[in-house]
Amino acid sequence: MNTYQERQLDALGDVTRRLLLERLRRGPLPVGELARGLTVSRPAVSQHLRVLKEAKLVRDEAAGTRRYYSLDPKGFAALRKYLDNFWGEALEAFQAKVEEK
Amino acid sequence: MNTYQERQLDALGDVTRRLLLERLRRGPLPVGELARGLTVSRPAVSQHLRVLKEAKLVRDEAAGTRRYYSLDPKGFAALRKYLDNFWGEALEAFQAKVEEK
DNA sequence: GCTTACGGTAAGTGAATACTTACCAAGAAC
DNA sequence: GTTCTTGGTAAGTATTCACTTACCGTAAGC
Repeated sequence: MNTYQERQLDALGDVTRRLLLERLRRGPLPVGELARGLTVSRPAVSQHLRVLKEAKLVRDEAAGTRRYYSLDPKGFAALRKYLDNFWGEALEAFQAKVEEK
Repeated sequence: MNTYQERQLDALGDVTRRLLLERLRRGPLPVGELARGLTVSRPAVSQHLRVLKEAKLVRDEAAGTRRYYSLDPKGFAALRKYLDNFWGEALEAFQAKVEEK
């Protein structure tokens, strides 16, 4: 399998991006709010958001001069499915083997 | 939350490491087998395995001069729980909001 | 119209990290 | 014992990638 789930895992492999996702759990936020109080600059945040967007982990919506970002449920669902598949196929059978010895 | 799940996500953010995990789905393998046919050298594989081990995604077991690596069901379960928590709390409520408008 | 706020993009820099080669230790085979 | 296999580690290099500053476009407020 070589779909965009690979991209999602790459996207999740960065602390700042994970922090952004955490902040978005409460609801949509404009970029300025997202960058507020962070140690990195706003452009850096924009770049992270692009990565997250390409990975379908967030979506964006323009509202005037602001741009609201929010979690993308579809993308997350796809990732979850991917991981569940991984676990389902390999790990349960595996766990069994481990415990039987 | 700032446990080793962070490490796990960092560990998953690399193509080669994901490939190693894929290979381990079929069962335990020694390092040589894991590195076999890969574009990177065997020491590189060893280093990746260390990262995966520190993230509790794999375990190792010595068998003579060989060392067998296998998926770590416990670590994967913890990660799954972490992600399910993330999704459970945020996304379902979120999905609802999205669909209602 | 002018100005201010918001945010994306480009170009360059710096730091993290994946990689190589060389080396060494431990066990198996003889 | 010697030799061969297996694999971890060290040191250095290279590449990726996160970051900054500077700039530009667009929409809102006046």
